[in-house]
Amino acid sequence: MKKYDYKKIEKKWQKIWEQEEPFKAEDRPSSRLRPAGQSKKEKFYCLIEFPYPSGAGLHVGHVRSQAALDVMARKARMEGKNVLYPIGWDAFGLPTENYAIKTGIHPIEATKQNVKIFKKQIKSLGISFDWSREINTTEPEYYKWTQWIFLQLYKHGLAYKKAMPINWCSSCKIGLANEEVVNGACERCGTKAERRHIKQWMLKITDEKYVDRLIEDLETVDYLPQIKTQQINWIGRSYGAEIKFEIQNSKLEIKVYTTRPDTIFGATYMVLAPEHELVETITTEAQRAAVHEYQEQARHKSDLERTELSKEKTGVFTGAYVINPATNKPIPIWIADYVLANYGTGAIMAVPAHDERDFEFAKKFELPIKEVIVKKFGEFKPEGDRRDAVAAVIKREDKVLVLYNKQFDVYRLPSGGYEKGETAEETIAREIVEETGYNDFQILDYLGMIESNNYIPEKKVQRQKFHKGFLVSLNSEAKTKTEFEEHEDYEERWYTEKEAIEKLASYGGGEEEFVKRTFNPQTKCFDGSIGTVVNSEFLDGLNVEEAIQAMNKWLEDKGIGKATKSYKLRDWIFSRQHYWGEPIPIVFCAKCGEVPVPEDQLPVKLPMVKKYEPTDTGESPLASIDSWVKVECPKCGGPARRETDTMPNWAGSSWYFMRYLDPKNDQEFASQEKLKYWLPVDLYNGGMEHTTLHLLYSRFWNKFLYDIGVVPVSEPYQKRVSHGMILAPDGEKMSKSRGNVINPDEVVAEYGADVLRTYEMFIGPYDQAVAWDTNGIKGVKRFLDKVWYFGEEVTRNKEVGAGNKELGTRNKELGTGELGKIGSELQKTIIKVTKDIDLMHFNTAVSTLMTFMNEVGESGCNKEMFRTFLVLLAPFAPHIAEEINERLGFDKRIWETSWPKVDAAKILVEKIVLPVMINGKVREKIEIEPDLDEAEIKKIVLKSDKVQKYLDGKEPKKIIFVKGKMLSIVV
RNA sequence: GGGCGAGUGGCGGAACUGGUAGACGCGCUGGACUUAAAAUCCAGUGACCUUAUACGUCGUGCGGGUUCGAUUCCCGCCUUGCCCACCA
Repeated sequence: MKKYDYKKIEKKWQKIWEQEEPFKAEDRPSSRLRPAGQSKKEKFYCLIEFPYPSGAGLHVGHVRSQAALDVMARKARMEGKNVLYPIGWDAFGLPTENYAIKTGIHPIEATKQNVKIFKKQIKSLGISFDWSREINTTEPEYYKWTQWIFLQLYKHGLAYKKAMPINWCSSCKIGLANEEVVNGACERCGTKAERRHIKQWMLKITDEKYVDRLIEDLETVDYLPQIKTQQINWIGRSYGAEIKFEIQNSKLEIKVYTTRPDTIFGATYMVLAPEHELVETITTEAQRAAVHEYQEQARHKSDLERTELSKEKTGVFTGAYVINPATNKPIPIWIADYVLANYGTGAIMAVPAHDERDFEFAKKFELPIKEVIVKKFGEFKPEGDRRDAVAAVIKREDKVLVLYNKQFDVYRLPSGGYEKGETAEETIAREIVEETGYNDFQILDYLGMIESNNYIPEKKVQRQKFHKGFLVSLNSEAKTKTEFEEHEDYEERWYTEKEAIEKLASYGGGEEEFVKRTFNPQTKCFDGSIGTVVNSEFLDGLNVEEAIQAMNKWLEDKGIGKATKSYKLRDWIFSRQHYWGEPIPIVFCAKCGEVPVPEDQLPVKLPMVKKYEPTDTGESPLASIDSWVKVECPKCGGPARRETDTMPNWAGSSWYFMRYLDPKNDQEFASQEKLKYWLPVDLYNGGMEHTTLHLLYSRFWNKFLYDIGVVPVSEPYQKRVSHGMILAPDGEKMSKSRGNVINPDEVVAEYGADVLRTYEMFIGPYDQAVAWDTNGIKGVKRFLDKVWYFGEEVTRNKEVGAGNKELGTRNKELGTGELGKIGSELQKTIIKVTKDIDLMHFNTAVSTLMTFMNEVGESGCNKEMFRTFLVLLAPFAPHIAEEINERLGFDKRIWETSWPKVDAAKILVEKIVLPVMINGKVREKIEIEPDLDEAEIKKIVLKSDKVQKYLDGKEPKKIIFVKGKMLSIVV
């Protein structure tokens, strides 16, 4: 018997695929391929994120997603779809530029080499890409259109230049991208990153025309739910109001953004971000030095430090005041770095009574705290030492367990008598107030169950009915049940409920601690409808919801504010001071200002340079090439200079999926006809880490192109899925420095591409992170060896199943034919594999194929059936499947074969083993004919000795029969 | 602190809509073949009880609930992963 020589076989088929190009997508399916009278082929555009051709070569993670979509693509083709599965190179980027700086090899050259390596590696895997559509973002024919799209954005006012704070390394003299800042320091030299303001190109992704649609249109697409929520959270829309505050003794005003305009009467001071533009103007002479010092400190803090030091609030008084428009009273203006310059308006009205951060700040700087929201029942005034207070009350039937504890926490149960429209929480609160007059407490937690053995040491009554209850804290120290339980020294005592309530009622109070106690950092009184407005004139008595409405109306009527929205999403910084990126097609003319390069002069090609290091000024290396920078102004012909910034690598990847449709077109980025046929992408796979950047950016570009009428769909990707990471065998991320990288080339060399592909599909759930298992791959190798082995047998004997012990076929009598047991198993395998691939449950699809092979080992099978199996296997292991198919003597290639259809008639209806449950436990398994009806089955079951034994002469109370599943008897 | 997930044998993981938990693979144990090893093939493999079988008991992070029946549904808790994080 010939050994399975995967090296030879895989090379052979890869060559055939290269020559015959069976995976080429048809732009318009030819009528030749269409059976007469049938509609044209359905298109299926499946896409992986095109790789960045790094020097490190292909990663096993690349293989996972490429192989997965290859399975989808190959199956879809066999189902008669016109499949587009393209590949290209996202080749602009920093690593290549750094490599060029180090070695002097031109990025174009380095990219070429890397692409060559990647291509060879990918081809060795036998992925069914349509190589005729290969693209590369660094080729002028490609980036011409990236620049063209930029110009359209510019013309529509969505690209603008603005001074932005960037991370700056004073040693390398270069602006750092966020990804180049590691722990607040420059990735290369370790110097602490500083903030610097540099004029940058920005794309207006937050434009009102787009930002809401980026949220709302998610409803029209089929993305994994986590992807949708992550995008929504990233955009971070909130509804609030913008309110103008007039500066005392001045005509200037400061706008603040708040989500809680209803708390304006509680705004006792204002805080500006240190970078706020009005700080300089309003600061009084007396405060100027202190303010400057604070600003200077803030400037040198990296984002990281600013958040790290967040425990302790810092800030400085400016000496100025604004008038609170609601109270007409002056309130001081402070600056503090807990207010961010680039969110909202960079200024807040501080309401210390109801915002944790404001509260902290007010405490530290002794600013007034004015409460404007109270909880309906809360006005407790505690006094004295309450160390011996009741900690918990647990009700069981008519008894109440009272726990004593230092912390004054209480378990409280509703005693019934809900009032109309009341929540359970409100009922508890009302009851406590009514019954005890004890009204400073907070309900920490709703408890489904409050009684358990933990609280009943005697364990006298274990299986009681349990009550629902609430954890009520009479003191804010314990905020959760766990904290409560962890308190030492609580005593337990049993009381009647009445006694317990009396006990509670015996604690009095004073007024002093009022504000501190009513402020609840946990709920902040900010969660909607919890409180009632007080101390707020015309808002008094309203609940939060109503107060917001009323306040918004009042603001608008008075003309001092309006309801508005705010977003966490910021505009997209689109400039990079690097060489290896698309030049931004703008020139600066002394006379005409910013002038876009005329479209017919595109592409603006990257000039050849010798040095790639950034310049001392922080400009792109392009700035030092006079011959390239100096141009004539396209408008007036006068002297002008080119923009020397380049685009980030998100640019080329924002639209590449369209270029695949028409990669050679030099008139348009893609023809309308082709765009209309192929878009949207039906299935798009990519890493979760791209959810908030690449995926959002490209949706934005697509929407823009849709709006200007050059793209036919408003959402580019119909379905988005994500693969989990492949971790090293040690469970850590694979990295060069750890030395735990698995190289796909080595796996291919040792086991073959089919084994690698199938193993990666089998390794675990596709969307989950899994660790590479060097042993696990052996199992897949054994499986494919077995397939080969049986394939050889079938070739020789036409049928496996001669009772050959060596082959493992023993049960000849089971029948090797289509209508026998194995035929039935094959049908079940078709059903399961088809469904699993559709759901991208590749691991269970492979296990089903394995099970079938085991079954063939038991029962044997004939040639036709073996071929059907090969078709099911082919998406995973295409080379071996084609080879065996050819050896079996079939003329048709597997890729020319239709995906198998299920023939339900061939599924054997076997005897069913019916489990019989008695009192919830499986006690007997009875073999029955499948077509028996319920009454007959019951009769048979009750006759069984075992069942009789369990019945023990008693009559069954109840018999539940679930057809085809089980029979359950209750005695 | 916020958002989204996840917890099942020695390990990776299966399990439809609540219906025999542990498919498939790894590993391990025993056997066959071999001078031997590797490879391959056969058998076994959740824990406990038992000489063994049978009977039985326990078992899907923990504590409860609903149900004839819960990995699945409900309540609470714990642990853990990822992303975001002073967002007013």
